[in-house]
Amino acid sequence: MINGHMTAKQASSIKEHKLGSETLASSVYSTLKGDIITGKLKPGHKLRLQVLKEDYSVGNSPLREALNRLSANGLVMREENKGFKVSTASVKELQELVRTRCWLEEIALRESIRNGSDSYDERIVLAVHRLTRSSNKEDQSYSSPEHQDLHREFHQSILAACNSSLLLRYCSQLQDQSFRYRNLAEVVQYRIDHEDQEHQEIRDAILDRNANQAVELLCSHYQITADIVINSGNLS
Amino acid sequence: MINGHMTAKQASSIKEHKLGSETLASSVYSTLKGDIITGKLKPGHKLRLQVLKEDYSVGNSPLREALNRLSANGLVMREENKGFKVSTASVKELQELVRTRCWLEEIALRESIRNGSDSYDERIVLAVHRLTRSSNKEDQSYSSPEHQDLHREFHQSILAACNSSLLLRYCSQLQDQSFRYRNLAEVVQYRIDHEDQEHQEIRDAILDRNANQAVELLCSHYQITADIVINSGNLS
DNA sequence: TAATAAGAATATATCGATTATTTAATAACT
DNA sequence: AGTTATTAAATAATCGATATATTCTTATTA
Repeated sequence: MINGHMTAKQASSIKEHKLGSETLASSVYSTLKGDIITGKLKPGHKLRLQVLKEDYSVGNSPLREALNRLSANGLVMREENKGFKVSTASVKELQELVRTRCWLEEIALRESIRNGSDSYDERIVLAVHRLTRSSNKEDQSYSSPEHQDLHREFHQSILAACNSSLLLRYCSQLQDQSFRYRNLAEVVQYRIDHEDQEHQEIRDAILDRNANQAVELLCSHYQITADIVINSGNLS
Repeated sequence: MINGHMTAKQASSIKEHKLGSETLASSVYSTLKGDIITGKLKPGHKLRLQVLKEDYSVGNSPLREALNRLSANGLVMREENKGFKVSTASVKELQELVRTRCWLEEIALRESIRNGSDSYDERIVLAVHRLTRSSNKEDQSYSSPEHQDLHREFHQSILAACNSSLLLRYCSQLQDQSFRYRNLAEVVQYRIDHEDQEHQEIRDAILDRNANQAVELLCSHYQITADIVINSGNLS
C-alpha cells in the first residue's frame, strides 16, 4: 500500500495518551489544532477522514468529535455531507479578524487595567521577561513552539483581569486564528526584536495605568503584524 | 421495558430529516439546542448518552458530534470521561453574561449605526412591526417559538451592519445563552408590553442615528430583563 | 466513622457494514 | 465542440455490536 498522501502533513503523532485521564478526542483536538495553527495543515486543505484516521492513528468517533469542536471554534470549516477542511485564509478575512480582535481586546484590556491587582502586574512583568529572554537566545528559537507559548502567555496575561471568562474565551479564539495567520509569513529576527520592544511599551503603559496608550499600542501592534503577513504575499 | 426516564423531557422528536440534505448530527444539534434554550432540558441536567439516544432516536455518533458542538458554544458542559450536562445557571454567571453581552453589542451596534444603510433600517422596522404584532395577538402567543424567533430577529437586525461575522457569531452565542436565562422566568403580558416599548425606543434611536442613546437603551433593556430573571428566584 | 475493595453503570473508542451524498468519469446528444 | 445525462467510484454519515476504561455506587472491613 502506498502512503502517497503524506504530502505536506507529517502529522504530529498523538502524544502519550496514557498520562492523566485525557480523552482521545481531546488529544486529537489539541494535535489537530496545533497542526493547523503552525501551518502544518494549510488553509483550505481538505481534511479527509480516512487520511486523518491513518495519520493520527485514531478511529472515526474521536476524530469526528475533534473536528466538530474545531469547526465550532472557527479553525475548521464544515460543510454538510461534504466533510471538513482547514479554514481558508484571505486578506479580507485577516482584516476582519484584526478589526474584531482590536475591538474585543480593547474592552478586555481597559477592564483589566481598571481591576488590575499586584498579581496582574506581576504576571505581565514575568511574561515579558521570559518572552524577551527566549527571543534573545542564540539559536533562532523564536520560531519554536516554546516561544509561541510565551508569546501567547503575554497576550493573555494583559487581559486576564477583565472579569469575564466569556470574553476571555473569545479573545483566546481570535488569538488562535491570528497566530495561524502569523505563521503564514516567515518571521525574521529583526521583526522579533521590534515586537519585543512593542511588548515592553505595552507593559509599561499598563503598569502606568495609562489605558488609552496601552490600547493604542496594542492595536497598532496587531495591525503591524497583520500588514507583514499581508505583504508576505501568502494570502489570497 | 419501562420508559420511566421520560421525566421532564418529552423530547422534541427530530424533525423531518428528509427535506434538504441536513445531516442527522445537525438535526440533533438544533433540536438539542432548542430544548436547552426553551428550558425543556434544565440547567445542570445530566445528559446521559443512552437516554438521549432513545429520546431523540439517533445513534451514538451524531449525538456525540452534536454535544461536542454545543459544548464548544457554551450551552453544554463537557467533562473528560464524565460526559455532558446542560450548562449550569447562576446569578453570578448571568451577571457576567449580561456584562459581556453589553460590551460586545455596544460595539456591534455603534458600528452598525455608523455603516447603516437603507436596508439596515428597513430590516429593523420590519422586525419591530412583526414582533409587536405577534405580542398583541389574543392567545398569549408571546411564549411561542414563533414569538421567540421574531424577538431574536429584532436583536440580530440591529447589529447586522457591524461588518464582522466573527463579532456577529459571538453576539449570537450570547443571545442564545441570554434567551435560556430568560426562559427560566415565566414572562407575563405586562413585561412583554414594556419590552415592545423598549424595542421601539431602541429602533427610534437607531433611525435617528443617536448611537449613545441606542446603546444606553439597549443595555438597560438587557439589565432589566436579567433583573427579572434574578428576582424570579429560579437561579442558584 | 473512614478507608477500601468489589460490582454496576456509563463514557469512550474500535471495527465493520450500510446508506446516502458528492465527485469523477463516461457516454449521449444537439 | 460543448453541454447534458448517466453511470461509477469515492467519501461522508450513520448504525450496531463490542470492548475497554473510568467513574459512581454499594458493601465490606478495619
